[in-house]
Amino acid sequence: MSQTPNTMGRAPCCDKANVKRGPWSPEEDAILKGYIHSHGTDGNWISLPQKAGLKRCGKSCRLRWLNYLRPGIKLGGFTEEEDSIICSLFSSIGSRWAVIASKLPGRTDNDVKNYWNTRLKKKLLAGGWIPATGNTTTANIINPSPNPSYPDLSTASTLPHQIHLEPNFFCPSSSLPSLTDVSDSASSVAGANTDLSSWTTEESYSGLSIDNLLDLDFGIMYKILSNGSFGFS
DNA sequence: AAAAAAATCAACCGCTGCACG
DNA sequence: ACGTGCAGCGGTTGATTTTTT
Repeated sequence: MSQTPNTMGRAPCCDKANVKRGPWSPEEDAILKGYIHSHGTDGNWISLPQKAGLKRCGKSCRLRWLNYLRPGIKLGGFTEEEDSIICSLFSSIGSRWAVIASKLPGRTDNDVKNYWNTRLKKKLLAGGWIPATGNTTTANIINPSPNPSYPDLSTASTLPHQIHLEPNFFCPSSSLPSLTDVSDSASSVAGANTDLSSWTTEESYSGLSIDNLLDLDFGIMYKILSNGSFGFS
């Protein structure tokens, strides 16, 4: 076969004809683990498989390491607390799985995404928290069916003046971070009230844009969760 | 017990944004 | 300023396992 360099478009990340695909064997896992433990990734996944002696694509190695082999990975079922955090963050930021996973120690974006798509979504559907038809959007999970008074924010360009908090939100707060952490993260959000002692059940976010809302860190989410369910008024 | 259907989840694909020359 | 190569990410696929009929 001739080896004409491909000058049109991006070159493939690896030679697909010469890399193994499909499930990883325990032997491959051991090789990858051993190599990374002794050499690290060197910030270059593309060259890693060759150096480690693996017939795998660099992307595949990266995925395997990040999702299954790296230390601290938490396997097994999700707890009620984790369910709650996923639901609440999804309602706030949508399908940003990497961001959501970063709030769940030991969980990966792939894990959270699979869990949401296969089980949690059904759980919420069954409970009437999201509509049975149409897409699951930030707006319609924030405004679960028992609270029809909240406006549809899916196309909004600015935030309403207040986030209105209600009791009896289904999310428990037992696994959330300390108030010290909350204060630190809240202080990075322009316009946010960082005086935690002054927070009441109705916290004003007047002037914040939708982008600001997406930037709200877990601290403010904590405040919202610890006070009850929320919608917008 | 066997077949079919449904559920699960590991892995791949392709796009995006960033860093760097 | 621009092009290139990369890691990171979300969407999707498909093999495997579990449940139902």
